[in-house]
Amino acid sequence: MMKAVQTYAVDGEGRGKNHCVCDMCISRLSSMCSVLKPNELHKLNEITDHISIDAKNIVCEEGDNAEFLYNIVDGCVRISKMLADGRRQIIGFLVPGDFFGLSSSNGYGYSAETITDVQLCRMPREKLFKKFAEFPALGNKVLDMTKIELHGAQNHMLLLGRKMAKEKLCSFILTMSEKTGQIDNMPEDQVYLPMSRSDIADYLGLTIETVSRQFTILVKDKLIALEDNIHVRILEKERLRQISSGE
Amino acid sequence: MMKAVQTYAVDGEGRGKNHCVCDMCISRLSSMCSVLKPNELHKLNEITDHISIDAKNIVCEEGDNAEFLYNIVDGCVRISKMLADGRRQIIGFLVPGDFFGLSSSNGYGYSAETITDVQLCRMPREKLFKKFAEFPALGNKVLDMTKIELHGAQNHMLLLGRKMAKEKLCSFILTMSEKTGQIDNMPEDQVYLPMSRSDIADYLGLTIETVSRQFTILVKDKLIALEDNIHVRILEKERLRQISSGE
DNA sequence: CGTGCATTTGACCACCTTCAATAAAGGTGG
DNA sequence: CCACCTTTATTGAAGGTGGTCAAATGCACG
Repeated sequence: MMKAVQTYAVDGEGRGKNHCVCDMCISRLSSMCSVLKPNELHKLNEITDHISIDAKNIVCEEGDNAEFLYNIVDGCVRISKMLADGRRQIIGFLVPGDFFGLSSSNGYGYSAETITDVQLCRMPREKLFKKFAEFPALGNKVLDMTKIELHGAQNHMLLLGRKMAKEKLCSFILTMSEKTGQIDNMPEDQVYLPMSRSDIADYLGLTIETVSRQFTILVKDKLIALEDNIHVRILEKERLRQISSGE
Repeated sequence: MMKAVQTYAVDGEGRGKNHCVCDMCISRLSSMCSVLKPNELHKLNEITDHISIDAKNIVCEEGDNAEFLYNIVDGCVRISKMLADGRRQIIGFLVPGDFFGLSSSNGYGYSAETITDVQLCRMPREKLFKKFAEFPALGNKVLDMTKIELHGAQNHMLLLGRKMAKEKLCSFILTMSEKTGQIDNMPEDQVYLPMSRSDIADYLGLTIETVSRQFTILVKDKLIALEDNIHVRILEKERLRQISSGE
């Protein structure tokens, strides 16, 4: 699979010292950068590459030397782990404001692939960590975001270990509803699912057939409506919530 | 369920300023305290209560106001989440050096219960976070430990979503083997499992019957031997590893 | 319009669960 | 110390949820 990396904006050098590409960033307020003052942001930008990658490309692979940390500016990324025989578990769908690449060892703990075209900020891990001393708020923010990610992982363990297929899909639709609500200004009952049925299955610990069947059931029960395979309309939100939480 | 809380050592006050209970702590080097110098450690101890709790008691419940963070000094704690109808997912077994109580919101994200008798250090969350400014290494250490916890959670998502019962149990035995290896000086092939079959089942996303059956199969295949229900001897470590990773 | 891929639908099957009975372990009180 | 009871673990039989295999449908793209 080929990787299309290209700069979509040059670094701060050679531009007026009071402006940089970050000032206009659409994910600025939802990312770790939100805690930085403008001049601090410019300093962080000095160690940052801004890259674009086409849909369906590998950004990094499990085990690779974890050189970079990535902020998602635009688009959707999946992170996943695999067993030796190819079974895959998607451990997260990431949207603008999210980051990935934090590792507890020298290698990445998961692979990251683009689902849509994406724009990323890429910063060398070591250099970023050194900035924590200079900007303590940044380190605290990364800790906060990691805590939120851990919390999400724990909820997902509950889903994978104890929920039925129907409950899993209802949970998923509601989770994605919150995520897309954050990025776009779409009506609240409208959910955007850029990932394939195969991705959803590997996220929920199911097969594509089971995911497809459960979608059909939810539609027949008039809890949701499918505009197409990528756009879902929520018809009975409260009922979805009840099913997803085992009530 | 009653909670037995009692102080097993008094605070630093009223003792020689160059000594405190932490100096002798058996989990000192494996906990977040490991990054603190002796005098820093004494300052952290000023905001810390040292408590003992008997086996099978609740320490905190999901949704409770997350006032405290707990370090485990001795014993084993399980943390878990529940669905409305009582289905339970254990999201971790914690041993000395581990901490719990970090929350991404005001309430705890999970319940914590003691499996064995335990000794805990309890510190007010707010006061601890203020120490991060004074001791940056402490904040960095908490981030490091949270990263490790997240990494473990991601591995467990792979287990819950994609592994078969046999693979789950092999993974579990190996994971517990590493954990008990860290705390005790037992022979490497000896694994200590203080939790019940019910706990193991709720950790692996199975039923107690399936866990029991898989234990029986592993014994018949001579991959492990059961001394009693709590002590397991690993006979074929490499084979266990292969099974657990889907080879 | 045909090719290729993703998704849906159907039939059958297997792993794990559920239900039930038995066995073993642990705790309590006489 | 042992009888009694409760709890926990094991084992067996039956059943169901979701998986596997296969075919059909839909959709994008050249």
